[in-house]
Amino acid sequence: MGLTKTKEFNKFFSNLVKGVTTLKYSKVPEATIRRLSRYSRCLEEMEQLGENVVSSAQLANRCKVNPAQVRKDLAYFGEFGIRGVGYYVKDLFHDIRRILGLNKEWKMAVIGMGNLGSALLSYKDFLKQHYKIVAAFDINPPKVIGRVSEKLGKPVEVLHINRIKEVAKERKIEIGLIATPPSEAQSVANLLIEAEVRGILNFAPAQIMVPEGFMVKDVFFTTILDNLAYLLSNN
Amino acid sequence: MGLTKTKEFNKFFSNLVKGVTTLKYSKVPEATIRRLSRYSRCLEEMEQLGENVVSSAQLANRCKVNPAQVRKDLAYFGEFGIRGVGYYVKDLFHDIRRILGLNKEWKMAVIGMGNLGSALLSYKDFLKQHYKIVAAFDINPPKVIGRVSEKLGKPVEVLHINRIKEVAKERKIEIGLIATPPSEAQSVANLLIEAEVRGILNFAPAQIMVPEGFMVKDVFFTTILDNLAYLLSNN
DNA sequence: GGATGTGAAGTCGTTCACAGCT
DNA sequence: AGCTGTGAACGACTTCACATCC
Repeated sequence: MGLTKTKEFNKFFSNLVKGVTTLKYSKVPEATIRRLSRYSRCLEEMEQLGENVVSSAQLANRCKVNPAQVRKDLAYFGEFGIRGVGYYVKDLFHDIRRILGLNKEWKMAVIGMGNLGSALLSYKDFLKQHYKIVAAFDINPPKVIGRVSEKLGKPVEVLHINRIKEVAKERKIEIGLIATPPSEAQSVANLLIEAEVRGILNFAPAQIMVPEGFMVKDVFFTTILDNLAYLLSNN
Repeated sequence: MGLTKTKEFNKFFSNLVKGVTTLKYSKVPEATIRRLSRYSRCLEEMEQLGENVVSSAQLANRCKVNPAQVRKDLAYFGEFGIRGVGYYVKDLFHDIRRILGLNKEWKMAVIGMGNLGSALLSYKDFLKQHYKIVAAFDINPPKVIGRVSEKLGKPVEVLHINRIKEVAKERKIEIGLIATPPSEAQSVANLLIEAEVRGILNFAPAQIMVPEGFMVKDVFFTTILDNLAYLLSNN
């Protein structure tokens, strides 16, 4: 299958090209990527506090993980520290951002302008994270025409979903946020696939099927709530 | 620690009392709980389609997991199938709901009435999931007084956060949804802890500390987006 | 016959412990 | 002396394979 191809490719060519983010080992656990995200948030805070150097123990303590875990996570991608010293906060922060693919601005579209979609449109946190919503779609734009995102006073007009393909090309959209009712999720996904929008963040509690090369991540509140309910019931 | 006590209790008394959710083995992986949630969603759909019996292979196929995984997941909690036949859809659905602690209605409060908080207040999906938002709080309620949830026409008045403790007791709130800016997350959590609200679903990208016995689950959009960005950059 | 339930095997991720730098 | 980087040990979760039961 396709995965194997990628795995071997990475293994073989790893560390050949310097200065480009490459894998030192073949497969990176998803948990590692999640933790990198966490490290980067901590490092950003430390940088703002004026801290210069941090040890794996300090960072681990800050992020509630094992110090060896921090070092292992980073080891997937190269060597970033100085033995006997630690890591330079600023450098490590930027290295992790680069590893995560955040050394660019990701252009996103929201599809579905219900309460959730509207909330996403003006979600402040995207601003500093190098994500930007550059388009909004709904099946019934008239009812919401005039609704704008509040960020930076720059309005985002709501367009009809049949314009996804055209607009995605035009605005170089790479990620679609599906905030429709579950019944519409797959057909919206199909439109995104057709428009070659490779990344999908799916808020609709429905399983979405995509071809090889496309990526879906689900954000299901109720699944997480179920988890919480289980823990509360059994502890 | 507290966990061990519970673990041994469950092990010892498992399957003694029929009809009550008990653990057959001591520790259940979190991944199992997440999958149970998924199974339950699939089973609900199957039930609505009039399907009577389902095999682990069918359910696994539907949920994109391994058939043995389905059986193992269920095995943590008892025996639910009939050899040579499969599982009764309706029974299994209800058994899983019971395992997850969803055989009751969980009363929730939203704290923080920005865009996200407002969206949560009218998030339709909670309705059929036995979760109910029964209160909404903000640090500045006047600005939003009159805003109501749209569900069932039943308005939810927005109250000042200093009333959390009082209202939580009164309305038997067990879960708090933190939808404030990250800087306020911990202090809001402290109020919830004081009010003995044991479950927290945290949408603010900040680490929240709680004492033993309290549960926090994070919903960080940007972490999941970071994950997506990484995948898109490396595949 | 056929699907469950489950010990055993396998795989994957985490933690340990220490060699190797600075 | 101190902290990183990493092979090896460990532990946890997943998958296999088959005995068990309807």
